[in-house]
Amino acid sequence: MAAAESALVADTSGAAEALTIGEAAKRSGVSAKMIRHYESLGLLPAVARRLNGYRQYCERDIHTLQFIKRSRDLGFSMSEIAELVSLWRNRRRTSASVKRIAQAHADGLSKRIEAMQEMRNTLAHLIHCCHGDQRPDCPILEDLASPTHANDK
Amino acid sequence: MAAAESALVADTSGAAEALTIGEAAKRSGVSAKMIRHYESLGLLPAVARRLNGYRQYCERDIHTLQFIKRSRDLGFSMSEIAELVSLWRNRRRTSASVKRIAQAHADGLSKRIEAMQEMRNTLAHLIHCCHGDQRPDCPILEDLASPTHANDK
DNA sequence: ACTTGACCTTGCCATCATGGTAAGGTTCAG
DNA sequence: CTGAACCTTACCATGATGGCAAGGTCAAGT
Repeated sequence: MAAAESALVADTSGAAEALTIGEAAKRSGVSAKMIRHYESLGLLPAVARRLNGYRQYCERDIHTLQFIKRSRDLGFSMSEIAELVSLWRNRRRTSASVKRIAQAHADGLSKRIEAMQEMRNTLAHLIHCCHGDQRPDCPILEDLASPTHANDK
Repeated sequence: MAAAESALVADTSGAAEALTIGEAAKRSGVSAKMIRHYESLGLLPAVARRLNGYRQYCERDIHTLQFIKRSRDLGFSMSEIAELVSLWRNRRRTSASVKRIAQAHADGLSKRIEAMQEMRNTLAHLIHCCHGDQRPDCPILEDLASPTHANDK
């Protein structure tokens, strides 16, 4: 009887529901490990379980996981994603609130990109100036050792 | 006698040596916390101590800390910095070995920058398409919820 | 001499998203 | 009945940094 229940608990539709966490991972592109983690963060609402304790995922859950995956791929933090998921579920949301989050994230990205570009440009210059041969003289080390860098920041 | 030693241990030159960690922090721009951390990583060679246990820094140490600070500002990782400091100290280094590290780091930066630019561009497009008003319809959420994103990566 | 405030010491915890590993239970196929 | 392949929980690690706590030290003011 335990075997019977574990095989088919999807009481309702005849569609392919009730996926295990491994199947959900493959379908969503999110690792099982991360799925559990997201659950602990409260990103996935209902934590349906079978009688044996196995987590159970329906199409809606997979969709949520794909939403999270896409959001991560766009660089949103977990707390931002929590907000986005919440707005996504809320029919009375305003697009302004979504846009605000996205804009803030894009601005953060721009700042980080600029900072990294400045590093890269400085490095490119130093690398260009360095012979890269067997001799010890090196403008890169000279720059790093030079105490005359603006204490900006 | 204990008071006398703590005030002036700089036995040699009359110059202002023997700085405390707080003074070293101000001079180098590295926090005291991080100075201790770098020491635990082996980036600072001798860990001179006074009799009371206080760390003691000479000009050479300050210079090393400034070197580390500059390297961090250019985005080098701690393990890369460990290599750079080692090369800096080594008179028989080759500029090629320094250049190799810098080039690898610059390449890593470029990759990360590209990835972030792609995120930002995608976001910019979505943000541009979003009205950002009181209505719930939102192309940003629609994108995130769309299951049709190439499972690339 | 005693207090006070500013410093120093060590050590532990938290961040953020993710991976790894260990120890144990379940299921399914041979 | 056994073994592979899954599932469960729980803990540790990453990398660079900050924060906090509990205690020692020093210098200056009362």
